[in-house]
Amino acid sequence: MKKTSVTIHDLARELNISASTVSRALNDNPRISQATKDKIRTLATKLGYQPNTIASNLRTQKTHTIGIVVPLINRYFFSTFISGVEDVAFEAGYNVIISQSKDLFDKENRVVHSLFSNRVDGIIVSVSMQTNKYDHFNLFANKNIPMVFFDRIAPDFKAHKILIDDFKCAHMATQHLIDQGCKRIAHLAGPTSLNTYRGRMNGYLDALKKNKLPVDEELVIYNRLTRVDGLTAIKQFLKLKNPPDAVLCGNDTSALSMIIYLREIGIRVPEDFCIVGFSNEPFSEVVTPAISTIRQPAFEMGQKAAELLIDEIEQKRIPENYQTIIMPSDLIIRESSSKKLYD
Amino acid sequence: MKKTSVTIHDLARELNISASTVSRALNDNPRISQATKDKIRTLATKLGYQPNTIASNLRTQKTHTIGIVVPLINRYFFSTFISGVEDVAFEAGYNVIISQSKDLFDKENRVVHSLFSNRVDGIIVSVSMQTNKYDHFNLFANKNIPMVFFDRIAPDFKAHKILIDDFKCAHMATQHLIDQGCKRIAHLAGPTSLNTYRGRMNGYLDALKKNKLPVDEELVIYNRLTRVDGLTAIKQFLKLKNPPDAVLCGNDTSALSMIIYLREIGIRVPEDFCIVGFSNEPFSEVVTPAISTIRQPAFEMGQKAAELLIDEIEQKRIPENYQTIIMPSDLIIRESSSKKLYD
DNA sequence: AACAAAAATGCAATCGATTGCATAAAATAC
DNA sequence: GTATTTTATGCAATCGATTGCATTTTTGTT
Repeated sequence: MKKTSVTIHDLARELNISASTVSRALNDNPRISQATKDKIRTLATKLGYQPNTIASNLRTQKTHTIGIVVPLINRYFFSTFISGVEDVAFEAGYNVIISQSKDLFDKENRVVHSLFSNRVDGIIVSVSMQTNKYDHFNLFANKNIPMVFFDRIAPDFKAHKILIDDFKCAHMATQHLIDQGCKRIAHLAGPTSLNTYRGRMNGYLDALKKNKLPVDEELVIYNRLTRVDGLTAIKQFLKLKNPPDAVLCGNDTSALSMIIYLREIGIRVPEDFCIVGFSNEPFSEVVTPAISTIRQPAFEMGQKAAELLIDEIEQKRIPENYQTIIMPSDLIIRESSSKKLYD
Repeated sequence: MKKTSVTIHDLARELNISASTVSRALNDNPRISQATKDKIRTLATKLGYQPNTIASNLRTQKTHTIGIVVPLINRYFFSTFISGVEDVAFEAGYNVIISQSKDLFDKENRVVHSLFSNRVDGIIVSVSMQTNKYDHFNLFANKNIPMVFFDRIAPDFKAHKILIDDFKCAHMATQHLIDQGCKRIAHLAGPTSLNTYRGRMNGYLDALKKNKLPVDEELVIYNRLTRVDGLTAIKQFLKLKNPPDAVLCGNDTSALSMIIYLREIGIRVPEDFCIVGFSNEPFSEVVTPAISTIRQPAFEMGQKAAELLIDEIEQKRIPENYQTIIMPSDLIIRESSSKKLYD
């Protein structure tokens, strides 16, 4: 027996006043007298009035909703980022609609359209692994709807960008491996169409060059960095005539599977072989040996993204003043690369 | 220079037809001729028309949006569950709004109201650790808006419930510890106001009784099961005159911190002390020793929750036919409780 | 060619809240 | 007591899509 909701018109009728007055009273408009406001508010709570946000959204052309598009919701980095977004958004009175691209370009395209049709006030995006065209974001760009890109960004958009310095981090990690005495350092890379993996790769290469180490094409493998991919890669590396003695992995997942495999076949980490990952997944700290990795401040990145987006939505900042924010990140040295301790 | 969007009226004017016809054509209403439909659709794509979902929502009183309320978005169980929901929801044409209670009753109350005002078509909820009143869900119940509870449920609502059998799982885990030769088994429990922790606790107690083992009150500690809480608890257990030789933990996080602490102080797991956790976090498999735990099918639970909810929203099932679905779950025996191997 | 039946389209109200402008009521000024 | 402000409230249009009912156009029948 779904009885229709209480509306401002119901309140108005009951009190013999107009709906406009009710609306203004509930929004605390100074044009309404305190007495009337009190009367209206009392009745509103008595009848259990709940504002219909949809109607308000339609009229005001604002939804107080922000959309998030990430590759996978249940990856720790992303879910923690989302948690940071939600934290700030909720306090500012915004809802968060999440969608995941599953790292598929096609799905990303569809969810972006869907968010647009739902008239979100802005979106926060990390693009899929397959993404190398960015036309679908023009939907938003053309209407000047605020966007924030993070981690894996779309280039050439008027939008804020929130990143870590992947180049520097990979450089530091590689230098660290060199300092530990590793002689042949390999790299398991993700798709270089993405700024993140491209940056990591370049940081790796630059560190080798700075140290006058040869760059060997055999020592770089590209794939999607899943657990299976990590396994495939380490087997391939070990099959080389002149195999590496260390790998810088594009993420922690692949680093983990390498570590497990190396343990299985009796190659000691870090004594015989060093591994460094990327992103500091929760398991990296507790696996044996613990994985050296790069810490990314996911929660804070989410908070920052939400702040920038909401400020822009509410025009608290000068438009066109788009920022690329590099968040602090650092190398966490753990057991998997602490070779010197054993020399 | 935000130019206002293309609407059905713009399309109608351009083609000298009425907006109703445009609306019907875009919705593929059979009352419109194919020729007209084609004409309209062509123009729509040419002008980049995007439907305004808000307007449609207001008129149809449906938002094609479902709300999720979980304690913490970035807990693996929950983020994987959400991923399952999103998976099904997206295919059915629904958006997902997420919010987290942060395990605070007050925030849960606020987000539930917010979701209601946003007129979500239904909600999927796992309540906060603090929740022991459920009045705020009457907002939905009174209007017959579908709800699905999972994991931590609100009792006494006309709603679907998706659970695992916490009692049975805890029972199995306890029996397993007994079978391994543990003599004094402790339990670190969460708030028993929640069905989950209450079930686990009762399963633990029942297993002791079935095996004619004494129940010692000192051996049960209640807290919030954080990493710090796990540490506090294990220290307290070890201080007893007659300390336990095993702990069944209410979750994996607390189990992890116990394992780390025991390793630090030189108590061998599982030889001297056994640990079983709950929920199978990603780290549990890879920590040394790997944590024995209970597997919960989070993704599938999310899919099932979304299916039930959407079916009810779309009235595909007989109302009042509310189900309590017990999902399959099992004990994963790993190193942390495999004492017999060392006897 | 006339008329019934079927198909296609249009009119206008509706969903619920907001808001520019107008009006009514109260307060103040002279 | 009238004119002028100030304060409080109401009217009616609006946001964009949907839909019951009415109307127009086309098709089919004899």
